[in-house]
Amino acid sequence: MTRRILVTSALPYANGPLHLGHIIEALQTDVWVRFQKLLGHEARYVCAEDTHGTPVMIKAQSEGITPEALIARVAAEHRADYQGFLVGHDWFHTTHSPENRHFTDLMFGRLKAAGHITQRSVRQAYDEQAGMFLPDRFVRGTCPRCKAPDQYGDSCEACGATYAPADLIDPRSTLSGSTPVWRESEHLFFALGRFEPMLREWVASGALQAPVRAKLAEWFEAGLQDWDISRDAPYFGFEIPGHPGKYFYVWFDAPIGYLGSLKALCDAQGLDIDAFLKVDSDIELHHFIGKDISYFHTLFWPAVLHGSGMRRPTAVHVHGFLTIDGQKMSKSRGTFITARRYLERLPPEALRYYFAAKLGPGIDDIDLALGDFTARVNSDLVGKLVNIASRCAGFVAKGGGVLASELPDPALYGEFTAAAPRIAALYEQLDYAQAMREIMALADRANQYVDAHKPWALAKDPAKAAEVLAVATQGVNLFRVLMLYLAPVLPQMACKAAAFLQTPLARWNEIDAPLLGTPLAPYEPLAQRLDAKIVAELVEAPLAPATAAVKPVAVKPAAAVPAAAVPAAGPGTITLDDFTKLDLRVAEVIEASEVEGSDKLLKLTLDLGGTRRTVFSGIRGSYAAASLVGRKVVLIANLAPRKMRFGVSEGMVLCASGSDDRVYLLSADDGAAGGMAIS
RNA sequence: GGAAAGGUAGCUCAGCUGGUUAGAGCACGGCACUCAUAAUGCCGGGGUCGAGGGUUCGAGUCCCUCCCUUUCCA
Repeated sequence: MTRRILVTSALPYANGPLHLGHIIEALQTDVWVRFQKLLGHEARYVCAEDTHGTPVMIKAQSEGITPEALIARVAAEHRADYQGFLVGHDWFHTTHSPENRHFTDLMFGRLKAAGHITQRSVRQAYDEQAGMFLPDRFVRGTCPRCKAPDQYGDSCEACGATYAPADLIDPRSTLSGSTPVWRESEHLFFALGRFEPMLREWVASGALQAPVRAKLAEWFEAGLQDWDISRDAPYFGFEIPGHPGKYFYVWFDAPIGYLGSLKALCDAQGLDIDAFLKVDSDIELHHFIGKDISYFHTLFWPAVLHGSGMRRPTAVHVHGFLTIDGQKMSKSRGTFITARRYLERLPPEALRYYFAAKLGPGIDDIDLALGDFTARVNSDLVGKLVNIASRCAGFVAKGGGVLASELPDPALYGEFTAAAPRIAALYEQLDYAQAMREIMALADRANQYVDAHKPWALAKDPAKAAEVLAVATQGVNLFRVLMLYLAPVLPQMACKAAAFLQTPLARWNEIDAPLLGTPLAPYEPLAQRLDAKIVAELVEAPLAPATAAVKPVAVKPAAAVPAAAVPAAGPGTITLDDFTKLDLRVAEVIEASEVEGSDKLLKLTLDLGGTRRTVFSGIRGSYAAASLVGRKVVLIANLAPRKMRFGVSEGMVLCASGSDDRVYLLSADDGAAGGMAIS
């Protein structure tokens, strides 16, 4: 029976670039959708740009452009990144669209008509200078409990306390720096509590993973509160019909954006959207999300759908967060890898495979361990999988380029195809990690087969040419099965493999019959090995010691030796290897300026023979900015970039220093040019 | 503060409802092979399964306490 399935992943927000955390979700979703399509099901994957809200409005203001211009630009970047990772959205829309407005108004109207919308006054922080109400995150101040300074208005990162912005000691607006005042304003609320029985029944229907159900139980226990769905002007979003000056809260119209995107898809393809949305729809609706937005997707969203007379989600699949080498990925910690940064350096399928190899059905966090990533991809994809085709192709070519007319070991082939239901079940239940393990175990078996039959030895005897071709044919067929199993994860490689095999890899049951007596195209490498050095470049800036956050960059050369190698007592002896870890370069100073707010730092723009670097250097006490332009200084070019209050410093300029307060810049002699290596 | 998940070989992880000498991949050592992108195959070293109690004929697997990590809290 053909299933009809609508799938979504969370909408990326239009105020910043995609990072690998977005990508892991998109990949989990994309693999599932591709798998469903491979089975022959009618699956559609829609997503959209999440465009509304204060952060977008503020960011656009700060860039001096309209919100529309901002979201158009960011959406284009997001699309390019998704495409770069081979994420096959059937439709990618935007929440700032007529379709989304249609559904937002429609659903609000129905909720209101059914009496699910209430109205009451709310006291909220107001920035008189900026002329607007402030979201909690835009108010900062001292934590009322632990007295930690500079905390967000909703919770304290230091002690974990949660509170209201009004509880903060010495609150300040992050927009203007002024002290907010407290003003009353009428807000609209969605009466979530009324839906508790419906939600309990929905949760019991098996739409959620066990840990998520447990979380829901906790929320039910705490009691469901009304949800504030309105915001005051100025706000970038949809004005609420019948409530001038009030706008829908971004989180109200964001999930509705799924439907807006679906509508655009249906309009384009002539589909009947009601078939998807009617209460008794037999089309499945699957949402893929991160655990941070569970509340919106497991409570508000089903309730809003139900209250609007629409169907509820079939399932909400929650995944964990991504960590990098065990560390939380975040800008402030410097372990932030953007999708773009990855794509500029490495092939998308390497990460697709690695994430698949680590994604299970649970909500545990997924670690991208860079060393493991390199080893795993090189070993599994190149050493095992691709190797099978690579080592057999030559024998087929020499034997005439056409596969043998029968398999020498049909039982082994049968063993491979017999794994199909098991692997399908694993894909279906999102246990990609187990699926990858099973597939790689089969790849081992295929290599063992080739090894046991030694076609290279047989080939020495011209009389055994048929035997050689038979073994190679077996190997190619085993490879074909594996490649089909991996097609949801590695669509590009599957495509190249199909070209090699001269037959499509488009249907799950295509492998029922082996490929016999047909020609092969010349073999071309299907995947390249990863270079550990390039992989290491993914990490932008390792965590600097917290106490050094606002200290100027150190200028003592000795401190530049890799920290781990230096005991507190002193540098000690290092090996040549240690030294060669340093990438020292001649760099020409192009611009130099004083850093406002710092009495020690100069901001230097350096030329390295075509590429530019920005470095903050603590030499203001010894050098005037203007005197530096044109000098050729010595730069540690591979020092991890470091975030400072004033920007990111991408290296360190070497200086000598003694007992006086001065530092003395090192320079290269005349004739040296920016970018030259120093050794 | 409340809650959840996790702590298993150097690294990344499997180990279902408790049951023979705890597994895989990578890394490491040895051997073989040379068709293949220094790829492959075979053999091997390596773990008191976070700590301490308890239940049981028997616990990595159940219970309690503690330690550590991570996450969630509209």
